[in-house]
Amino acid sequence: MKVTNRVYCGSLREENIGQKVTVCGWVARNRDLGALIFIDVRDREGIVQCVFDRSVNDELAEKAFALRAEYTVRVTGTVRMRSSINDKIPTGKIEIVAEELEVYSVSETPPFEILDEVNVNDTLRLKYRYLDLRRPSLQRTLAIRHRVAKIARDYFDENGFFEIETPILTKSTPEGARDYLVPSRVHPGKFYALPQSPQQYKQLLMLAGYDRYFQIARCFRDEDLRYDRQPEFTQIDLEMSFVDVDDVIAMQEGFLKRLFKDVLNVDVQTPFPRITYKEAMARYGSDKPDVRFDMELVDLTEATRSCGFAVFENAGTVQAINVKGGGDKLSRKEIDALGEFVKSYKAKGLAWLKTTSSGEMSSSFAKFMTEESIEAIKAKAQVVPGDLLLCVAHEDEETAQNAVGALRCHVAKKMGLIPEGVFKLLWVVEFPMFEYGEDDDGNTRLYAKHHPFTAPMDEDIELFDTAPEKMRAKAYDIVLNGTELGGGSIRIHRSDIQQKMFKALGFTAEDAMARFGYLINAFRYGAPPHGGLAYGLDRIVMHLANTESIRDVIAFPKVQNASELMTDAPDFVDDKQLKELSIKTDIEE
RNA sequence: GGCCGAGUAGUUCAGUUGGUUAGAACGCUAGCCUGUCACGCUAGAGGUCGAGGGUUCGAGCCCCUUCUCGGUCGCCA
Repeated sequence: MKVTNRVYCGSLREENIGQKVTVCGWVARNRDLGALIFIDVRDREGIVQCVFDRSVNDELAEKAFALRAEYTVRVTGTVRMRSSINDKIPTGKIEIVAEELEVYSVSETPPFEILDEVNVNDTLRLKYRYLDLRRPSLQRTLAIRHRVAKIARDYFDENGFFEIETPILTKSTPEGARDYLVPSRVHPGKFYALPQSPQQYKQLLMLAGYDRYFQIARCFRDEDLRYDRQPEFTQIDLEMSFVDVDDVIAMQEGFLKRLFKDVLNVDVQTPFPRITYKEAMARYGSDKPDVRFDMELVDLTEATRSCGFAVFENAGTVQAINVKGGGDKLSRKEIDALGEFVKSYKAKGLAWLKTTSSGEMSSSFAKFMTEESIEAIKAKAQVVPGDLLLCVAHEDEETAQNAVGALRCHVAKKMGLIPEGVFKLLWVVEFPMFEYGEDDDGNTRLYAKHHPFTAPMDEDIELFDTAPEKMRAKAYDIVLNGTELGGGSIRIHRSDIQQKMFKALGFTAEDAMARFGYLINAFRYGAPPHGGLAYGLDRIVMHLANTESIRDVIAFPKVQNASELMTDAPDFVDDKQLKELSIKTDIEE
């Protein structure tokens, strides 16, 4: 049997008046006035009011009287103008005069009401995710997610990209995030790894001559979760051959411009500003700066070189922000809390100088200094009465910048300096090739900041042998409002440079072959210059839908300990399954 | 792994210095009501105060342990 003339509840408008329609959905609310019963029916697109009149059809009204929240129903009837308009909802001018009512299924009272405005504990929401997903806000968000994927497919198709799938069962790679492993039944003791990204496969596709590739790719990283990070997430992944940095960037600006226009009807100006990594750290204390507000970092290292305050004088660097008006607005107690805040970013403490419009001044360090030194600091940071100067001294410049950068965002949020509805896109370019890190034995060595296939800037290649730590990469991140939306690089396509790269990372030729042999071999057969980028699809949707958590843009997300509350995954498996996989676990029951 | 926060009715929360029978709102159940739209009115049901232990004449409240969830740092090539 066919349900004829079915329309979406939320799609009905004045122009449908007089039409006989059928809507199918869930009972959102019932308002029983005695002889008159109103039922709001909800589906994916919204709600519509259905009216049952006892004086017209008592039998039908009696059926409506029995309806409860979340019953699944079909209502057939005629659309008419309401006698009193509800201008709060899109369907508020019309209603359906019910002629038929079919109850497909009844519902127990749900554990929470299916309303956007009802605030419910996340644990409960996720346990009953199928009910949570009925909420209009989540339905809207997943609709936006669909739009983003659709626009990506359209745009990259129009620009000659092929969508090509790459394996989910792959080989574990050293460095980078922890892998999720999948045991092999037919190779006892061996494991597949789930991909952290399709990086090597897409490079191989470039070698194979598919010179423009993209994929909406699921990626897996076994690391701790954050509000914007899930263990499995989705990338819009792409790669292009015969390109350099500007080609990739121009292609992305076209995509992002389209995305903002089609989803939000927002015009973003291209080309986006570009800022080098070094400048981003110096001005904003972050490699993903939020430039919706100012409060740039002030380098007080020189101004405090002989100020008399040992903490400043003996530090390698003194970084500060001048919080305009902060001296008037923030109390001593609040400033102390900021001190605790920066300590979590490895700062040893927070030095401060507070002024008020009425001319008072207090400070954690002024008593150690001469009047001239204080004035020099105030001049450098352009402190005027009412301002609050916050300083971090540290032996390492990046650590100080990072702490003050985090403080900058924290204070801006606290003081309401961040404008709503503004989208500031920018490129951060010229990332360092390497960073120092500790290996498993606690020894310091160079690690690739991006990944070991990232090409160095042409003018820095000669530094491989002399000062690799100073090398800059052809790597770029696209940043929106302080979030890294995506990142990529031009890759190394010359084997001599690749070998220098491995050498700098401390890999022997044998190590490199064991780990990346298939890629190194492939590069022997004619490699095109190539590069690409991957977006975090989830993060893009977070911004477009203006949600606070990545969980709100994923249909079935995981919680902080990487479990899924609805299914209780991960879970123990039968001994039989383990035996087939030749696996013995070593845990206390 | 470290640090911070939360856990009381189906839900969101309040609960004073440790003191009578643990409250409110929404939801739920029943009744009344013809223009509601977060309908209204009346009545009612609903609690292992996350769990375990301790202090006390007496614990929702204090102490210890533990579990769960969130945030954050480390981590995330």
